[in-house]
Amino acid sequence: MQDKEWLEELLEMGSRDEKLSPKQKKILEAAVEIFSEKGFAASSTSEIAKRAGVAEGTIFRHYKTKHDLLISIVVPTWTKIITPLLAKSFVKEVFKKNQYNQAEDFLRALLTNRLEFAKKHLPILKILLQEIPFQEELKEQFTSIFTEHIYVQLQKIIEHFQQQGDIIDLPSKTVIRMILTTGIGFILTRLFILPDAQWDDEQEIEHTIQFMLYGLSGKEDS
Amino acid sequence: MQDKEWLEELLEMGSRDEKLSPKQKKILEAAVEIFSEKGFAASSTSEIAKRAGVAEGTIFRHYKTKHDLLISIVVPTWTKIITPLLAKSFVKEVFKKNQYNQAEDFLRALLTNRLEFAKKHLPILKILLQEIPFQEELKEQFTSIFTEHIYVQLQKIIEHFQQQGDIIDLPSKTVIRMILTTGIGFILTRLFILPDAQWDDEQEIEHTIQFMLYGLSGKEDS
Amino acid sequence: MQDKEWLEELLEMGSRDEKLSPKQKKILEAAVEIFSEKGFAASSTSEIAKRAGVAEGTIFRHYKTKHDLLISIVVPTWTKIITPLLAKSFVKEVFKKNQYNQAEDFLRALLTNRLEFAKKHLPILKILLQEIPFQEELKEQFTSIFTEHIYVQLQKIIEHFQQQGDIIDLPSKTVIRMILTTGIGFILTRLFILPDAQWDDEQEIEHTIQFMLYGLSGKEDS
Amino acid sequence: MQDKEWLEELLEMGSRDEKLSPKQKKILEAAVEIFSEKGFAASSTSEIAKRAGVAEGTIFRHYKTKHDLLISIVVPTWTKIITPLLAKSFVKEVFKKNQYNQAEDFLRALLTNRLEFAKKHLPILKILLQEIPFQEELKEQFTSIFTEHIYVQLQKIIEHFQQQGDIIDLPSKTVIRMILTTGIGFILTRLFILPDAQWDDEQEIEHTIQFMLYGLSGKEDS
DNA sequence: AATGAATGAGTATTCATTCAT
DNA sequence: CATGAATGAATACTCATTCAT
Repeated sequence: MQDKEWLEELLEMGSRDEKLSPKQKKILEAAVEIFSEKGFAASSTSEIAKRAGVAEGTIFRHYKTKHDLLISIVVPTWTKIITPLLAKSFVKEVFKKNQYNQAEDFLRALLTNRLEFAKKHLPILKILLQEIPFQEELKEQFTSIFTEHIYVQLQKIIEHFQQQGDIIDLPSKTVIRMILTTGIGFILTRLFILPDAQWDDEQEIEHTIQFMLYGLSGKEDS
Repeated sequence: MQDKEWLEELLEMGSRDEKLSPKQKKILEAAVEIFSEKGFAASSTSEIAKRAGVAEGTIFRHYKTKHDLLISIVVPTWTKIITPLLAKSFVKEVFKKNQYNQAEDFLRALLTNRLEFAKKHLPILKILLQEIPFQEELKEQFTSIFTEHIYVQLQKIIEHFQQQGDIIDLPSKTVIRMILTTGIGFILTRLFILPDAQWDDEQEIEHTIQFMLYGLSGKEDS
Repeated sequence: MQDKEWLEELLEMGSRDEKLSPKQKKILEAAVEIFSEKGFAASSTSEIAKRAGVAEGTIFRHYKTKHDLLISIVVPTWTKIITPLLAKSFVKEVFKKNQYNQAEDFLRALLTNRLEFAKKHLPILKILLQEIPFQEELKEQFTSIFTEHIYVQLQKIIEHFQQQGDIIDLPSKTVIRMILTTGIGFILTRLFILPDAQWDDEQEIEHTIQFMLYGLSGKEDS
Repeated sequence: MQDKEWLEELLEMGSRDEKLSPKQKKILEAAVEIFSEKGFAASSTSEIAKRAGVAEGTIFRHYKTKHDLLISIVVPTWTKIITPLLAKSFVKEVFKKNQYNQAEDFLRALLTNRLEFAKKHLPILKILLQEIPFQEELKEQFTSIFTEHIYVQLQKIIEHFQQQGDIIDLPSKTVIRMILTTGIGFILTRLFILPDAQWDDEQEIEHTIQFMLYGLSGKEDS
């Protein structure tokens, strides 16, 4: 069964919160809460200090500016977001030829895993989503993460599936867009847009996978 | 050729900006620019006044509060967003049975039209997107617009296509999600996430439509 | 009965509101209301305009400044306040010698009449009272009215009563202070400090007069 | 001679300004000055900050709002105003029967002491006087202080004097009004209305006491 | 005469940040 | 390390007053 070993790699890797003093932890927690509740610009450091139970000055001992605090929260999240794609055995596994249902398994693993991840890190992801358009720094980080990791990894995988005939021969750029759009669209709808609707996650994931597979199979009722 | 009349209805309806004094127009324009550049909370009324070329007090003669100004910008946009679905002949046309390629035409018309719309109203849509999570008022408006107009209209249409056998028999809720997610995902990627990439809009729209149609056809390579 | 003629003189003299346009009247009424409710400094011209049902600009067509409006309200009141002392027959009458109970009648007439007056002009008097300490102009007007009219008239009368032996031989300055303090103190208590207590005005006036008369008689239990 | 001990109790009790930082003290001093010069509403926090020699923000670190600052100034004054009536030995002493000139001594002590007090706290008393009509909070405090302390204490004393036959048998409510009106009237005239006149305080106090005593003796020249 | 849009200085209050303790 | 008093620039909003219509 070690042929499923790569699935395990999808799990969180080193989520080492490093050595943060308890006060520093409290500050980060409070900041995440408040930033995600009211948005970065509308949050005040004094409120964060109050909720963290520290003095106003303490925040600035650890983070030079409010903007610094935001970055400190958000940056370590990038790695976590793309964790599965960084797993050593991940790509290798996908490339084992002639596996039945390989594309399907891949999508299911990815979607399931990232949904769980998003559930766990909801507030930070909300902050990220909200602030990327306004913080040049984050925008650049996003671009480099996307092009250097997400895009190249997915491209390899997609092209592999295309060679296997699992996926239609569209430009990989387009295929990647479809997959990400559908996957992220599901997660966003599930967690941000209609979190209160009644969801059967397992079933909805299956529908979504089928939608992607059919959509990319390039064959219609003949 | 009047069987394509409904397509024309997709075009903007009355976008009368009502009777705004020139100063008021300047204020709105400046506000839209600045809100979309820095976000609502990070925008200052003094900067808006400066860019609009009016005194700061003038803003508050027309809009009681900064929040009021935001609402005044954003609310009239709701109607414009759902304009096509409100068109009288729109649904009627879709329901004419036995039309070949009907679902495809529907998706193409919708996607093309809403992309054009989004291109024209980029900054306001950005504001809307950014502020819905933080402005209770906007959240409520979104919910009611979605459930009362978008969802019900699309549901009728989807069920019609399902009866015709064009679309697989999944819950209409799920089908609507796929279509919206894919369509909106395309528009967002095109205009917000990677606006600077090289896009062949026409072709990309065709790919997207094929993706949706195959994805919802329920048939795979046989 | 013409020996009581002077009493009638105590009544309002020319309360000619001059020729004020209806809008002007509305403005004055609104200003009096609002100034007395919130104080001059805390009242805004825009609120006055709103309550008067006129445009903001209209106020400034009639009164150069907000301060001007205050003065226009308050100045004509000075004359009304000292009306009784200005009555031609008033002093003459008091000087008719050998009238029994003359001092008592004088005090009763004065007190009754000024209480009625104060009841009728409560809001304006409140404004006057509140603003004298802060408006140099009003302070000066008060001083000149007091020294030129109130003080001199009362002095004559008091000295007359002293010569008749009705009143003790204290400095008239002191006697005037006692009378005014007691009289005004009664009116203020009655109308401003404890307006909601149950008052039997007639009886309370009698007590007050007796208090002044005994107090100034210079005789104690012997 | 400990029979005059209660007189000493009339003196200020604990006027501990608590532990105020020097900046806080400066702020309070400046605020008292400016509020009493121009009135609360017409005073600006920026002017207070300037005169106190602190940054404007510093005011709001110590007092949440401008209104808060007013209250912080004015509230501790209530206790000081009624200090003599709170003195333990005060009432006891008054009640020692058969003392010659007891009522007279009482009035003299009260008047002298409160005049000194008013001289020392002129500006705060001016603020209090001016703002009671506009600050609901102060109005309520005044009412409760008056009914719970001033009125009840004076009533006991007045009724005691009435039983001794020192004072006429009018309703105590009325007697209290006469005494307060005359006393406060004297202090106001002395300090607020004609502060620049030439006053022989000792003599004027004696006249005022005689006026009250005669006025309340209920006996006239027979 | 009357309007009300426009002004810009002024308002109370908040903010991120500094620094002496 | 941590505090919290202090800062002063910035904020949203109000105001008395002007002026073209």
